[in-house]
Amino acid sequence: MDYNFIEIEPKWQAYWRDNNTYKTENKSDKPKFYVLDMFPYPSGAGLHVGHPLGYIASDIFSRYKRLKGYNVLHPMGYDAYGLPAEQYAIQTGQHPAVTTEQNIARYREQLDKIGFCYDWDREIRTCNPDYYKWTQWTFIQLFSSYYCHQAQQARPIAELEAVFAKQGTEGLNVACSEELSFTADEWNAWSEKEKQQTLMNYRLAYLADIPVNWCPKLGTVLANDEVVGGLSVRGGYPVERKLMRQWSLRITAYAQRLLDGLDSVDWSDSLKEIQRNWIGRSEGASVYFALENSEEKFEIFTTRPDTIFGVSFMVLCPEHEMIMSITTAEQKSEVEAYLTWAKNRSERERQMEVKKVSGVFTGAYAINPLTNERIPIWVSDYVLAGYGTGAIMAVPAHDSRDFAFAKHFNLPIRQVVVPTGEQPEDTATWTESKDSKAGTCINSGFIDGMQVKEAIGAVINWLEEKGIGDRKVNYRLRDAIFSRQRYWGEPFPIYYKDGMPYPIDEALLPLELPAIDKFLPTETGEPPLGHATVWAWDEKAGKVVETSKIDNVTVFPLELSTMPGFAGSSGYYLRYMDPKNDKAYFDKDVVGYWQNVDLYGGGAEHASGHLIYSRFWNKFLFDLGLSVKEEPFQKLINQGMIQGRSNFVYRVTDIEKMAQYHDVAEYKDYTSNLFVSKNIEGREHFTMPIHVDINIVDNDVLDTEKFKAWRPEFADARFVLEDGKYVCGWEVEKMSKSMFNVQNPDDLIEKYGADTLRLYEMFLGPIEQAKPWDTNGIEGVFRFIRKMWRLYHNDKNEFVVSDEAATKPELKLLHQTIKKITDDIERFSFNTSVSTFMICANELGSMKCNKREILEPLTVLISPFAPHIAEELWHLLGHTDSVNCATFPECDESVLVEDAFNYPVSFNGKTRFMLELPLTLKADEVQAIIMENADAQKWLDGKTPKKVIFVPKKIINVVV
RNA sequence: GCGGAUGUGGCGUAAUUGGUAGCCGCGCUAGACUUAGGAUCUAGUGCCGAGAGGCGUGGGGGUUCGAGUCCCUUCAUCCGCACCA
Repeated sequence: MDYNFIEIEPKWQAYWRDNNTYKTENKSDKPKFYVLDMFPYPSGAGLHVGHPLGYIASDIFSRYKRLKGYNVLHPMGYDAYGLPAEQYAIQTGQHPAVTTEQNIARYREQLDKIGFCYDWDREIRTCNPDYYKWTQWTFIQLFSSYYCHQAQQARPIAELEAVFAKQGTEGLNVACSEELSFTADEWNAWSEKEKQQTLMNYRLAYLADIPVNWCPKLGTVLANDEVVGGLSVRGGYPVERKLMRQWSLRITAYAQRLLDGLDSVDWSDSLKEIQRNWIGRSEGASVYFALENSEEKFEIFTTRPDTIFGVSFMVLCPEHEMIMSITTAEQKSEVEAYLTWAKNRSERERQMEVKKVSGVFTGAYAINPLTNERIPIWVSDYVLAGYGTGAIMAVPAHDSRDFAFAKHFNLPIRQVVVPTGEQPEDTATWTESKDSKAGTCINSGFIDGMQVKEAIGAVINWLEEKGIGDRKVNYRLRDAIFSRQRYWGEPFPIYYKDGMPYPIDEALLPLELPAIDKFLPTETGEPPLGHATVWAWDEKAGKVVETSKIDNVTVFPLELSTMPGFAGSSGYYLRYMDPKNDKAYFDKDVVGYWQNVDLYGGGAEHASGHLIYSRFWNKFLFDLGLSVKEEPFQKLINQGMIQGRSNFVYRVTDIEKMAQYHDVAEYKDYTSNLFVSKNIEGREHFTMPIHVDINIVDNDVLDTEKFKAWRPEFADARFVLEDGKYVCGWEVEKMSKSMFNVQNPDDLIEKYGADTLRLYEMFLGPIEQAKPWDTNGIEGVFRFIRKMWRLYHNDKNEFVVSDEAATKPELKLLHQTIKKITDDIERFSFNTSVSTFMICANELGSMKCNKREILEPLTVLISPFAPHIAEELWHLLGHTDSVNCATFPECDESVLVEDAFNYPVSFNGKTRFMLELPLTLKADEVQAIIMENADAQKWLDGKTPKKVIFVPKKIINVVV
């Protein structure tokens, strides 16, 4: 073989490794550029072709930036904590650390074969103590901080204690779980435990009884983004709502900053929109409704205070704490029955039956503060406990859910807004509510005649004046539940004294995960860490000791939960900057140099998980003065998912029916193992499709011999061919083992080499688009690579490059290519880059150009895409240093422009040349001018243009 | 229901960002060289039509000298959220 990638690729991979080619220094005169991939969870299945897609793109960009003179940070590591390793441990007893280690080794091997330019000296693993030390450290900082709305930043909790001691909660404007009110005297009189309990209300990492997504099958709680449709994302097990004492992060304190920050980052609109929806800011008012015959009030949140004159009932969520105290004696049993029913309804059922209306009347009435009307108070589970105050004012005329409820229970519906362009109507005839926000108020006292927008302001002002309501912003974002009842995660650096949590001394971190031999929950239902025998904290000695020594005087129990997956992945990008620092998370000067990630690549599925948590984590570290940028990831590229492309063979199931279409005499005895090609007439009537391994199919053509060998039951298979081939059917499905459509990169590298794989993955289509994997075009890319090789070699595969000066057309081609490739890389259009290279190679081939002046820059140009072959050619050209040390060629525009003026340029089979003309001309006028223009006529060589297309960029396209 | 995207040959895609629609690749057709070809090279390949020519970017309408690109409308597919008051 002429182009011997089998030899070339390992050779240069070793060279790069031995010469530390990709080592990055933290000090440089060059401008910095930080390119990061979302680090993978090392699963047992290894990499498939979908993983490297994004990695290849970011690798190309890193190499490009390096050639452009930047100091590029491009690290890689492993998100090593996770459920699968633990599930595997439960089944096999194999320690997750062992499995994880093996999987990482396999990942590394696969990654190395693709030829990435990672600086592996900076590798981090979230499960390494010297890494999770800083995860734990950050947790302690969160625990020791509160969020001050005034300063709009996190502050040390000690400051808050000082405030309490001096003035209690007077004038306090801080993030909290619930609004408390106490005086300095009260605070000062409290015991240590009472103070700690109070502080818990303000800490950014806090312990609270909260309704959580509990997955009994997995034995752990899950974050909202780990649950879809009432089922766990991992495993698809049912999830139920349960009240549990859990660690949470007060991410809600940062809701506004998380929202505002989106304006300053360079992410796709759709991704920003997903995050905006997830944060879910809505502006409105909180209004206090008084209870009839009672001093008590309750608070509701509404975005439509303008509709307050249309309130015809109130609804509380079933979890609302006031329900039992307001329910009348007559209604008591009915309400209790409803609450029991609602409680036992699974989260999944509730979500499935959203349309089903249910509820119960409490017997109690509230007073509408604007109309003084009596309003019945109901309970229903269409009101959610977790949003607003868990209570609403229902305006059935203008809210579809309230409307459905009112119709079902026959409650009054009063129109108070007339949508623009409509007339008031009798609500009895309505089949749906009018939710529109544009219209005029009616039946609404002092806001009659106002437009909705104006009325909202007027009502809020009125409420604020009377002290019965406020302008309020609500967010849908919930605090992040941070406890997992698992073993394979970061242990909390927390011990319990007198029932209250205390962090261990920072200086004693890391608190290492203890060894256990059983990975299931304990008999008493405690998390797996309950099995650990050495898992107690000796406060005096400052170390972990046997649980048997717990005396609650100097030795205390340690936290048994571990942290969730997103703990380790929330701040890892910062640690890459200074991964070996054991004095600090990262050095101040180093973060001052690297700042934040310039280009971050990964899947869009992390939109409402990792990418929110990370931003929160970074903002918190920013408040501490550690990270220097508010936003961690400046530009984000989401590579599309690669789906599987399954192949099918068609097994004959009904030979009788087949006989209606074909002569089957010769197959009579092969009814069980007869396969017909896809386009055989009538096929769908007498066959059944069977998944076939895509590795024995090429361009949808089945290798029948390999098929016979594939499985013993097909050994005697016979085939009905079309045009001498067996053509398989195909379908796009999820990439999965059971569908035999998993393509791992190793097989392709073996067959075509890493450079071809890299180019082909880019060639497949736009990087952000989801697309099915198929290898139908890989031959073309392979052909191109060999064509490239042959530009530098003669028929005998001898390296022959000429030192002759390049001709004008050759230079023009080179600079066109440089310009196009530079543009393509800058806008991440790598598929078109590959096409551009192909055109260049084709044209150089047909010009028989093997000039150094052209080939040398071309070698550098292609090196980000196909680094191995580029390195080989670079050395063949006589260089002794790496192609990675070269400079990316600049486009000499003058070569292009000058040519266009002086020559007709042939492009895509058409001639074009430049001529300055006014913009307003029509095509036939242009033609007339051309016919009179001496320069133009020179190039037309006496011929009349067949067709002239005028492009107002000084270029005239002429079809001769 | 709300929000976001995407619709171009047999297939993956491209289009200098409002200016030649279909670049490049796959596949297909023919030819050359070959003992052979799943190697290589050459030519052809949107559709209809023998041809001149006509039609063509999911459908309909609009703006414009000019629309795949901008606007309105409609259909289809995909993704995200989903009782968020």
